[in-house]
Amino acid sequence: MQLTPAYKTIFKKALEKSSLKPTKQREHIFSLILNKKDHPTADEIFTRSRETMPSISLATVYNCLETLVESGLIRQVNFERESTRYCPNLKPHAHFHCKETGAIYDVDLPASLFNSLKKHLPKNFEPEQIDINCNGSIHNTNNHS
Amino acid sequence: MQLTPAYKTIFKKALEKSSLKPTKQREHIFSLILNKKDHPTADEIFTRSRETMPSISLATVYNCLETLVESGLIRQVNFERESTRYCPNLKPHAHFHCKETGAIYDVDLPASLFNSLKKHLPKNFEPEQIDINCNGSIHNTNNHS
DNA sequence: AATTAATTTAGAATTATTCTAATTACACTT
DNA sequence: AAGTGTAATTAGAATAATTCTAAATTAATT
Repeated sequence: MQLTPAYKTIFKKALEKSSLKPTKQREHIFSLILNKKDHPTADEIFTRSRETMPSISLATVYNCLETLVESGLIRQVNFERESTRYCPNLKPHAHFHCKETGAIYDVDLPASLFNSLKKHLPKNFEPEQIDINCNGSIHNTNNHS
Repeated sequence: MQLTPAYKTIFKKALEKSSLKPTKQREHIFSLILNKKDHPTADEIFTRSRETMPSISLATVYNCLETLVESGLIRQVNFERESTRYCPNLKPHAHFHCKETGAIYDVDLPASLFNSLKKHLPKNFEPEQIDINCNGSIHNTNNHS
């Protein structure tokens, strides 16, 4: 639950750009999301945080997640009206939600796909964020029974 | 608030395929969504429904919306954790959410874009539904002041 | 050390949605 | 036409994720 020096710099710079402070709690939550890339919910992050920072509150977790999203360090992922999940992957990618297990997978996509998408928007539409979310199931191709 | 004969047939067929009944309430809500394509929330649909069907309940609105989605007659649209909105446009398209006004716009996209997206998924991923949601603002290009 | 502003905290409040149990509507049989 | 069974509707309670509020803590600055 420690940030590498490289990430620590990224973390501080991103927060300071918006004149926010790199607090213990914010760093703790950021490192937790970075180190276990499984798209946790706020509540899961709360539970995990308390293992090493027992005094943290749920409101703080929500507050920290909001500031991390605002600073561009993590992204929110929403499927239907399920709890919001958080994702440290900042590369262009889509999310695939398995309706059987509920797991969420990152699917890297070429930037060109996002660019061609943008070309279809009316010229006065300025997208700030583009989310591509797939819902479906995952076959087991290993099974030759 | 009446379905055209063509839509009435589509409506009945879609429900009967899942052995669901084409009830007054379901038809009323479907026609309401079809005739005013502005991505209303369940609560907005509830308010509008009561103008011509004062006895309808909010629970029924939620139930009907669920069956209409299940039958493939309408789609759900979710932005962040805002209320779910409903969309009668079944063509391949994206949604653009204006963060200033909150309005949602349909943006038609070529099927080829969805196909190329599918090609990037691992071969054992079977998407059932693909949502493309953009968040941003809309410039006023008319303004030469 | 005192002052200030930002952050964290606990718990209450909110809100969209779902659940529950009772009632109603409708198709099918007698 | 009355009775039966199943699905749909209804009102209101319950749920759950998130936000809000106000007090306490922290950190930086004078």
